[in-house]
Amino acid sequence: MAVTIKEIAEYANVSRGTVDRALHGRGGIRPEVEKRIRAIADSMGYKPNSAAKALSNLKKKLNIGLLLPSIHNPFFADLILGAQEAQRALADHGVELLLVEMRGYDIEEQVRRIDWLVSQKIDMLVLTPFDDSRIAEKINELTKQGIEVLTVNSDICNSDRVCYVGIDFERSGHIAAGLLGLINHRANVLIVNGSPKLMSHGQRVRGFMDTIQSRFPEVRLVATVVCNDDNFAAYDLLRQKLQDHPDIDMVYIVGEGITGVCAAISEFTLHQIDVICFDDVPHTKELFEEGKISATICQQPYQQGYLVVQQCYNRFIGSASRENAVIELENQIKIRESFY
Amino acid sequence: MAVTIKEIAEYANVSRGTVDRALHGRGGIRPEVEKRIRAIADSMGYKPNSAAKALSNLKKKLNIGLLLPSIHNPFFADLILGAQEAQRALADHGVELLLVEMRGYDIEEQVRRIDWLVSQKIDMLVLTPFDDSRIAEKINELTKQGIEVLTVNSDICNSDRVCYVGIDFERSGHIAAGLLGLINHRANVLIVNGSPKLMSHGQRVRGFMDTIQSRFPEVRLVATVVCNDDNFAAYDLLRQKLQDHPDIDMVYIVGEGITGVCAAISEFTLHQIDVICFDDVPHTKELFEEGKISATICQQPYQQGYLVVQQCYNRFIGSASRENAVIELENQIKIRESFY
DNA sequence: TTGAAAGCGTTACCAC
DNA sequence: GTGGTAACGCTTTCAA
Repeated sequence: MAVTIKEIAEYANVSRGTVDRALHGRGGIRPEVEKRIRAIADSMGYKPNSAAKALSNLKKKLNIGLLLPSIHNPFFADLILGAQEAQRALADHGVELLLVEMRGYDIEEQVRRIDWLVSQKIDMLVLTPFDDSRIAEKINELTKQGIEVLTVNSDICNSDRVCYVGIDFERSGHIAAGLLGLINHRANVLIVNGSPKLMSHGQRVRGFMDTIQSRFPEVRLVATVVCNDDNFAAYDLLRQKLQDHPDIDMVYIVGEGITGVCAAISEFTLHQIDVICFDDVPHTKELFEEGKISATICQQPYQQGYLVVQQCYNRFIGSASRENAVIELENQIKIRESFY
Repeated sequence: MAVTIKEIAEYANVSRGTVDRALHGRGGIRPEVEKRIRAIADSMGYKPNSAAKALSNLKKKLNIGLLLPSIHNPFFADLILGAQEAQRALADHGVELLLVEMRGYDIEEQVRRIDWLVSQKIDMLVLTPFDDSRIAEKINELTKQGIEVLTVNSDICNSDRVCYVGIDFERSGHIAAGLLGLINHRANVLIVNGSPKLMSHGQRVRGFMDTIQSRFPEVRLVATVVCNDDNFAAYDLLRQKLQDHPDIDMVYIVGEGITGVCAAISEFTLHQIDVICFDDVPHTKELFEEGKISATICQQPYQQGYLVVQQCYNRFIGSASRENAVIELENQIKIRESFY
């Protein structure tokens, strides 16, 4: 049986309360006593028992605010499912989840939603932040108030967020380029960028370019267009580019707009064009089945949601280190046969 | 606050002990009382509190036996790491792990190791079984003794094993074929089979053939060889086949023998040959770096180990359903850029 | 067949 | 600053 607080107390000739205070640095204890108890606990190899901790902490509720730009963005559906599943698993440990969804990329809107969540007395905030200094300042303000902030799916610079859960987007780009190389290392590529405002999209393009340049010198970049994550825009842009450059035989899509791209390809070309894109949303499977996309690179949204909620709880009960943490998930390549 | 046994007891005008007996079917209770209490618990939406359960069960130790054919098979290293990590996470819930490693595919040897583990008083057994009726019988015998058996990484037919944790090997084959199609849908393929004794290898070959036939009619199967998971055998076989069939431009390897195959390719051909293989072992990264393999399909060994131990614990404390369960992990495609 | 009570290890609170 | 003690929800044991 593992060593307990009670045993430490007996050995040190103090009460359990004193040991508790010493081990958790709660103050109200003579420094020398604290040191002595800490030393004893160390030497006995004390490890707090998580079950007992959880039971004892039951009374405390943990209210987690979750703020996502998920409206009209099907990617987030799985992330939400994961978060909800984690909440359910931790419900009998007192974890509650307050989800707020928003639409689009309006900075001020995000600030307002954060304020609203804070007014609902949340203990921690999880969000997919826009990469803007106003959001960073807001995060720092919350941290000062004692509300820890975690980012999920996308990170933000210069803020006091305590944890990021998500993938390495540059690597996403590297992998996309690697796939391109496998499929056709002499491709004529059109890059369709979603939203240049999003850090993640920029990273995916940069990573892609890096690998193309260093490993596939025969690849030709025909053009780069920006569709603002819009299928109609993507369709129009593709029509034009396909007509101007009939030699395009590969399209790399970062972000939304995939169905628009595929529709244009079907309509305006006869030859095979390989499409490499990201994420697994409701349309993806169908597009694979119709042979319209060749590969997609996924970022495990369900796990992202699950892990970030779990991480909140771990920090809450103090079983996660107090340090800043980055929980990095793996990019997952999927092809048609991953689904059938 | 969630509803507790105490509340149910008060509402039903019985003691907590009675409620406990009723809810867990421990017997020694009037059937009508049991029914009434069950109904009340249901109507109140009772959910046992996992933390309390864990704390109360602390005294009970759970000894898990883990038997793997892992000697000289680097694939299992990560699986073992995952199992050990899960054990560590559950150590303060009383979970112990007894690992026995064996080498090769000797049925009787596996039976003997199982017997030895049983003699060590394990409560549950996790193993990667050989697909043989003698092993199935052994499993059924243990089940009768009250030792639940779980399979990991590979499954077995006609046995009472309560859970399988692993991947769908036929899908592995489908995915391999899909990758082949992306890389070169007019390939001349050599199939290198590891060990025909292993169910998983057979499934990977079958799945591959299925997809090739249905989706890539232009692919030509040059030959199939069996290397018995041996690099030297693989090397010799490859040398011969490459000389007999200089048009081979794709090799599909199921199981071990990859370094042997790659060595032969480097020595005996000048043109590009794409290699598709399985798993991520120490050599894999290097082979990618040298451009000798194009893609590998991984089966998340770490997760397999972690999840199977977790599943043991869940069954032990009764939070997993009593049904047979299959926990299926996803096949993960990795290419060079997944590593760099 | 049932009830009462003693744990499990930790935290929190109230005395001193 | 400290010690004592009552929770937290569940299981188990011993009486009745």
